[in-house]
Amino acid sequence: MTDMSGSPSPGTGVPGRIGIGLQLDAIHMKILEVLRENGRISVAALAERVGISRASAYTRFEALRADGVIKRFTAEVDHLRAGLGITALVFVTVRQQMWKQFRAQLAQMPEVEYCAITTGQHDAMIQVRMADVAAVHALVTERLASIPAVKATETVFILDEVLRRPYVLPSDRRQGRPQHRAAPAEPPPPSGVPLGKMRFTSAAEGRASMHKEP
Amino acid sequence: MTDMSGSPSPGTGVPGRIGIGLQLDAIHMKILEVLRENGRISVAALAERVGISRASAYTRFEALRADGVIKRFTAEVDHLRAGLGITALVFVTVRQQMWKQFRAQLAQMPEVEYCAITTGQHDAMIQVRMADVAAVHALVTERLASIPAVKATETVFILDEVLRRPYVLPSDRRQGRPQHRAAPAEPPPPSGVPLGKMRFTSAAEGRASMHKEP
DNA sequence: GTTGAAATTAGTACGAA
DNA sequence: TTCGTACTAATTTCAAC
Repeated sequence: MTDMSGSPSPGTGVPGRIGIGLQLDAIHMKILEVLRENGRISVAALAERVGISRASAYTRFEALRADGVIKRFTAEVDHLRAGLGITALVFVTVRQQMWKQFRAQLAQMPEVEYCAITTGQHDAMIQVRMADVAAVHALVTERLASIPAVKATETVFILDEVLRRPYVLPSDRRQGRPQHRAAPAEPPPPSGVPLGKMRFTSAAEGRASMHKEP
Repeated sequence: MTDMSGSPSPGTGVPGRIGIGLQLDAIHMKILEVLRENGRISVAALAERVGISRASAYTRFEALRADGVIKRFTAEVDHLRAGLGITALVFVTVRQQMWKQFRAQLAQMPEVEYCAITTGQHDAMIQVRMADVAAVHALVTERLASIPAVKATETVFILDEVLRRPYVLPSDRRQGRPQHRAAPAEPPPPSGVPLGKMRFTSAAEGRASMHKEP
């Protein structure tokens, strides 16, 4: 299993220095940018693209790996060609105090590609890849529903995956449309946070009501 | 942008032979399995782990790449350490006949890591990574809401990412709990499909119809 | 953090089974 | 096709600056 359990830790608004890891500078970010596009690039080529020496590239590369900033390298596969053409999202309501069991069961389900615990109407969202719609149905009704920790599910199908980026970096902010934080010295808003029009339903809020925005 | 537009194509229930690509055998799958765990493994080591010669490994590796089964290699990064500690899901209702515009706008938003068009209550789900909650709020209210194609949004936060697998393979099915399709010859149910208790709300519901952009 | 040379390894191109 | 081998090119390591 790929346990990503870690502190959800609210953003500090201080990119580049989080927790007790190593401090990421602009060159580290540049390395990550290159590695996201091409995870198999040689360190020598990486050094050239980033503008540092080979040795430095090795040092930084290894540091990023050892520090856990880079968790792993992987190949992105075309699910359809690999035989799993159907993708679905299953929103799950989990019985209180049964999270541990829920997690344990998920680890036993290899067809689950992603699982996140969320706020809002449901407690968790899982993404599954299957060969056909019937298989999704079987998974949800037979395997998920049989987990005691699962109180209810709601399934939607993915009709098309418009885009998937390997991961997002803070530096991405500078691309695309002008951002309201283009100036380098503008202080980030306090983390008290305005929730404005956002529908931020607490996960605990006994999912009695769900109102969609007009 | 990373356009993944491709036929959503309902599952045919015929793993290993989809579309006009190359036919994937057990060794191909094994290669994919290794590459998913370690995208930077050398072809020589790959050959050894899979049990074929180095030359064959090169041939198959190249074929998988050229055929598009392997779309790309990438590094998996710890978002928190990279400075983006907050992840949110934004469910979007899109105005009819404005899908093209919606897609175009998304391409301009680098902080969007994933976007899928779904059935159900909403039309699309996007996943974003930001430094803090305020940034998510700004993104949703200022940038998403200003897109004409966006009719409504609903945001939930991800409290914890329980698991993420690089991708799922049909062979994963054999692991974990016993599957109702363990026998090799059991014919898959017809693709007409039982939808049983599943909450399969049509995407068209309440919205006339949805036409996907080619 | 950089350079440069040595040792190792990767990638390619054959012929043979 | 796949395998084995040899040849060439590139990469990684390690040294000194």
